[in-house]
Amino acid sequence: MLRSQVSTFLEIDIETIRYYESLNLITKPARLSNGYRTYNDKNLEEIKFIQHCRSLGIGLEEIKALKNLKPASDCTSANVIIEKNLKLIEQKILDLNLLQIQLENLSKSCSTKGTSENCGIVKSLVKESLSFKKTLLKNKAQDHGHKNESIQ
Amino acid sequence: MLRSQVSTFLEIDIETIRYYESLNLITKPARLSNGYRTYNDKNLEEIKFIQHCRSLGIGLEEIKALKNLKPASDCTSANVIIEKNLKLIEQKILDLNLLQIQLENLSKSCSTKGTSENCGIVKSLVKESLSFKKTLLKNKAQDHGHKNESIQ
DNA sequence: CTTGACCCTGTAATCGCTACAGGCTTTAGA
DNA sequence: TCTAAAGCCTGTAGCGATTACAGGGTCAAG
Repeated sequence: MLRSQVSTFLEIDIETIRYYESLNLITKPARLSNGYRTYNDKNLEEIKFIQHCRSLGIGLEEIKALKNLKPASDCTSANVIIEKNLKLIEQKILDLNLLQIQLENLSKSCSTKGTSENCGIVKSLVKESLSFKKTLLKNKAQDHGHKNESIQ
Repeated sequence: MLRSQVSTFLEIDIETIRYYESLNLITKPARLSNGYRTYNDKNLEEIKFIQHCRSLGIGLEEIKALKNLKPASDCTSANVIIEKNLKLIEQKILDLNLLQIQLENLSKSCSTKGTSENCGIVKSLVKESLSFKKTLLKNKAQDHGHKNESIQ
């Protein structure tokens, strides 16, 4: 299978495949005499594995760790990774629920028909942050070591 | 107020303030004779406004748009921005709820005591993605124009 | 024999920061 | 008075996970 076929088959961007290869997340595919990559079943499985993990929000370095688990070793590290991602997701859900409420309130505060001078949205945004927003910001600040896992 | 004072007072990283200035999100603070920036009340309000919007998950370009709304103009664009972010958040919550369920299932599938050969986590991860994970990936793919707003 | 579709490599852009290098200024203490 | 530390300045690079683009080679169809 050539790159574009893999891309279509697995619904993955062509460049992403090359990116994974550059990080040694997949074994290097064989090359045809003209230099074109050919992906075999093993390559495809590896890419699918990454897709699966990514769809669970697991980071690429952690995916590499999971992939490199020796079959006979104990699986504590797999547990650690899953638990860590679970906690992150739980926190994100809590944060997003707060954001949702706030944005809904903002949305309600405008009838769409006035000038922005009278607009509840603009007024509210200009007002000082409420206390629980500071809490949110602090949560984000604690996230320093995990830059890829902010609320955004 | 000098940079470090603003940083402490508003609980914002020192460099972030300069970053916002570089994007013209705040008016350029006055300079002392030695070149040091001094932040006045207006500067502080602008930074607070950005913090507030950021805490709601609004992107910097959108914050700029909100900031530039003329007082007398109508506030349709403010509404559009809020509604857009609300929809994004609602979708993210749905996605994260799915991820949570999946990771919980994964977590349950391992007793922590076996080898990774027998580990339910590793086994499940290697298995092919289920259909609703593909749905998730598609949602992400549709996010192309909003790279800062992926699930991560 | 040219056009277009595909492949290759390397590198820059994205977003919202954060960090660092290399240099100036100011303040406090020895 | 000297010096060290803290704070400021600028410009630039790094993060993570892609995506895009420039500049080139290869291949099949018309």
